[in-house]
Amino acid sequence: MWLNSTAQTALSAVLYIAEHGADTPIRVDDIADALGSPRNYLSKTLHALAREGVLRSSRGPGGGFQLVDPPESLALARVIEPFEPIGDRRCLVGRPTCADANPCQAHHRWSGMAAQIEAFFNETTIADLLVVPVQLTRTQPTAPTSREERSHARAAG
Amino acid sequence: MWLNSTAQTALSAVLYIAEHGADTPIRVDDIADALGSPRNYLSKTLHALAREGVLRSSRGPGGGFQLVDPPESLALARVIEPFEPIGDRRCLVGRPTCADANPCQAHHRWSGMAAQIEAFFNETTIADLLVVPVQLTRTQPTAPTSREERSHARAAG
DNA sequence: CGAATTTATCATATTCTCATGATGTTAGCA
DNA sequence: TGCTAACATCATGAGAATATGATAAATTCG
Repeated sequence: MWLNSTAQTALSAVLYIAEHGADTPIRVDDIADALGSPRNYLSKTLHALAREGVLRSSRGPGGGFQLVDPPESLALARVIEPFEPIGDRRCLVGRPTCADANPCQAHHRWSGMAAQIEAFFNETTIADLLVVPVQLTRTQPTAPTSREERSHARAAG
Repeated sequence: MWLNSTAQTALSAVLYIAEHGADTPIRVDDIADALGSPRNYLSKTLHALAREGVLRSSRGPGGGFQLVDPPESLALARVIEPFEPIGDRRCLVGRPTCADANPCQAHHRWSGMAAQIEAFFNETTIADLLVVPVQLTRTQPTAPTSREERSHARAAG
């Protein structure tokens, strides 16, 4: 997979918190139930995000996890990076040092793609993923989404 | 990593064979030495590529591995797919069923990027990676590479 | 045939990721 | 203080990916 399962869970959990935790902290148990992920492992994962300053945790009754920054300011990269380092992916054949000056054979073909992927994770925010997708049901002639196409329009197909 | 280590090794090995195996088969030992990968595991990996019709193996003196098709006809996807299924990567959060009609939250933002990545692996060939990169040394004012920019030009940065 | 060469495969480690269950720690509240 | 809610952490284990060493099977060539 593009993201290992821990990174996928982290991203899903942050999305869940962003959606449900506007005012109050969200408990690990609720997230675990919603995502179907193991409680303790999820706790560990969220704790790692707290260490990174992405989440804030509080214990005791009424405790749980909250976003530190608003979803608009939270790039996917910050959520994913602790579990799936994005910078390690610049070389297709895994060479530790692979740069323009000392390239592997795939470097010149791959580096552009790698840069695009990196940009996707750096520029897409949690808020971008919260936008409810336009339904195909057509039961409601919903008002035009006016402006909603931002910079990554080309990255959405 | 974008590719697991087995897929990386497979790609490197196929590149090695394409570079050195114009007329004669290449032995596993030579490839293992060149790549610094374990001999038996590499043997198993190459055998899998032989099953897929990417390589042809022959035993006994003078034996080894050869490409079945010319490098121009060998897409990276065919080399990678047996070890790192590319189609499994269309959903960023790993949902088994994630499509336009039943999207995860990230789907609309991610699907375009996923399609580009998939296209990269399907359209880039082993031959594309064999082109010796223009050296930065400038010791020789090498003749212009005339035409060498094909369709993936935008994917190389 | 018989020896040498080379891939194929099997049994077994090793390492890493992911998961589980038990227990510790902190916070709120009566 | 004592109870309960909630996160934190530890010890352990299962399973997959990766690696190793030994052996089998096929091929060439004298």
